Amino acid sequence: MKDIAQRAGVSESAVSFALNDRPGVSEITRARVRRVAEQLGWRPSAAARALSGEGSATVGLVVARPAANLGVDSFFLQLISGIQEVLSERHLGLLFQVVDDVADECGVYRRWWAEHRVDGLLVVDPRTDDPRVALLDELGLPGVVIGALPGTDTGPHPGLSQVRADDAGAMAAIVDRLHELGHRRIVHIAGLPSLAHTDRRIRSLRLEADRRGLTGAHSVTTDYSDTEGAAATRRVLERDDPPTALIYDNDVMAAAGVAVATGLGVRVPGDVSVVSWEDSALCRLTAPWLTALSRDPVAFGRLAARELTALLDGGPPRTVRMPLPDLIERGSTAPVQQDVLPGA
Amino acid sequence: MKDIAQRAGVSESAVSFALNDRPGVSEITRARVRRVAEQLGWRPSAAARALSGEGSATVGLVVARPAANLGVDSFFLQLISGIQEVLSERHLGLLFQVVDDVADECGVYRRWWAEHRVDGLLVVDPRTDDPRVALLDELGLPGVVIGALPGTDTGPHPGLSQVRADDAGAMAAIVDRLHELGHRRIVHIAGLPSLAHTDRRIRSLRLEADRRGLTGAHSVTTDYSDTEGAAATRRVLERDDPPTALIYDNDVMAAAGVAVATGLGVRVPGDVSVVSWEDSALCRLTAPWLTALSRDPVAFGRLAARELTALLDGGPPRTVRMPLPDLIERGSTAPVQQDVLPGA
DNA sequence: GGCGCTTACTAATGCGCTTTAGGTGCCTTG
DNA sequence: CAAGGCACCTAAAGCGCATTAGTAAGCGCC
Repeated sequence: MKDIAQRAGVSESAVSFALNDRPGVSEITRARVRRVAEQLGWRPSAAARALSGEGSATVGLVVARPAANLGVDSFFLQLISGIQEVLSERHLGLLFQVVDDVADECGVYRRWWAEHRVDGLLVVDPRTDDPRVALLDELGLPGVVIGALPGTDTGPHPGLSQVRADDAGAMAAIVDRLHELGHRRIVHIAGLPSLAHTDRRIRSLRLEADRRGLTGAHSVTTDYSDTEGAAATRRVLERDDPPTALIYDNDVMAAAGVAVATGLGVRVPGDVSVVSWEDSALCRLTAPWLTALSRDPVAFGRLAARELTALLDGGPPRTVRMPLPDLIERGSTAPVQQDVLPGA
Repeated sequence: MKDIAQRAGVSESAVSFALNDRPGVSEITRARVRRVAEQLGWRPSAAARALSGEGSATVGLVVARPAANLGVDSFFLQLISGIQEVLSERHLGLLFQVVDDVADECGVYRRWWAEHRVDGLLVVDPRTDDPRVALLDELGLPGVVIGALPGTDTGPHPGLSQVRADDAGAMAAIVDRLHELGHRRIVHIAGLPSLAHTDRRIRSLRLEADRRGLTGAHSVTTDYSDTEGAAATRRVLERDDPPTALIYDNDVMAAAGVAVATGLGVRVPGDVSVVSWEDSALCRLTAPWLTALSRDPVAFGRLAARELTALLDGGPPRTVRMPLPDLIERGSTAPVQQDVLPGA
């Protein structure tokens, strides 16, 4: 900046005003300074900016999952990709960290805050009774929760924005469709019970089932892995009164479930219909192709990042909703076959 | 720090010395200062540290892939997970960005450098004739290349460390095994031709084939997607002289390939053996399960991060090698059936 | 007892930027 | 014509740390 000031024949302060669109310099001087800065390829030092109170121009994202569990679904990288689209427009950096559990995550938040490393946070995988929201309150860091916090249906949490996926609505739509196809015994192979959206899906299923008098409908929880998905599938299919439709909370479990069913001689979709709560290449690698709920993780990320930038600009916390995902019907769902009695 | 100085009854400089293990304070004072700092939960401001010449305590990682293509494989998140393990020990942050192409990636490098945002870089997906290495030279940023740069078999590139996966050796091992099983016509469904490791695998296959007089062996390139993997599979299987073994550069394409083969009435492994160059849950979701090369992306990431920290500590650039991955033999490979003549 | 030497500390400077408090010249206004 | 106001600019302080130069005290030594 000293260089620029010298070459443009003005003071350093004038340069600062000019480059930050602050009043205090004439348009002609501003233009001249801008030209010189560009010529020199000047970029503000992030450190110096941060030090003089401007914030670090960085937002943080930490995902708490054991390494093995990570990367089973393609959701995250796509989410991040969407986030980046928005952040890079504003030249905001993304500080990223993966840790083992939420306690570690809280530690990272504290450290980042103490070191003034981030201006805001993107919080993923909200949980039932999540310690992170109290922490963000305490630290006073702006944040947007990706996926809705429990118990906030009535209004936004103070200080936090939320980007809600309508899990309840999506579950209702799936049950609706399955009911229409004649299915009455529906089992939901859910993900981690500690996650808030798992809870919401389970509750929504129960609600929809009650409304229609579907006594057999219920959920079982897993850790999202193909292993547990397969095990759960086997358990429910081997019962006396097996379900005619299965809803899986991700694509990996759905594919594993189809494999298990086929192995047991249970035909898909002849004997059991299968719905995957996630669409990916995997859903077109099974036989038959999987009917899937097609969310748009990239758009999800974009929306979340946009809410965060709004918050950083001093906007009020808001709650925005993702549009209801489409149910892409492929070969794994069909009308229930009522003429055939199940073998003992 | 002022607070600490006051409460410990010393000057700010003494505090700085004490907390950074610099000489100039007595052990007893050092201990006292440490205690006070801990009590206050003090953490150095990253900005201030960076500004006074200490570096930003952050390393950068950018992945250049279109959003759609991203997340088809689980490799990245696991790699990052390994990287984090090492970085977080040293309290180094990871600045992460995804962009569309290498040109953008270079832009990001320039910006990060100009803004003093990172102390070093992790460079992934090295390419044949990669513009990034010249740029890093120019900027003088320490970096470690994950996967080997072409043309550097003789020695390390000045300024850059490398973590090499032995693609040539792995390909040789696969061909070895397939040859042992009687396979002579082998086709390699490769990934993006611009990536250096694709090139190395292709060259290694040709070499191994030449050595054994396997005239039918060759590679075709794709974009790693299930779509192109399926299309390539269909093309080669419909030829007059179809291969008896297929090597796929990732799990998604291998699974897609199996689906295509089955659809064409080509049995796996009866008519064609299949090997996936990547092991994941997906490899156990097909029928039969896929024989796969089992790399360890987490260890890969750990190693790369360790090299980078060594570089940041002033160590010399080095080239380290990952151990040769194991070939996990599952149901998709079998001895070639010589008694059955293929139908026209 | 004054010299050099070491040890343990303090004062002061600077990193690159933003911001506040001036300062100058010119135009308006009563 | 002096007082006030405005547009444009400069000087200087400060953000939180590392570092260099400087200071005071203790000690052995001839």
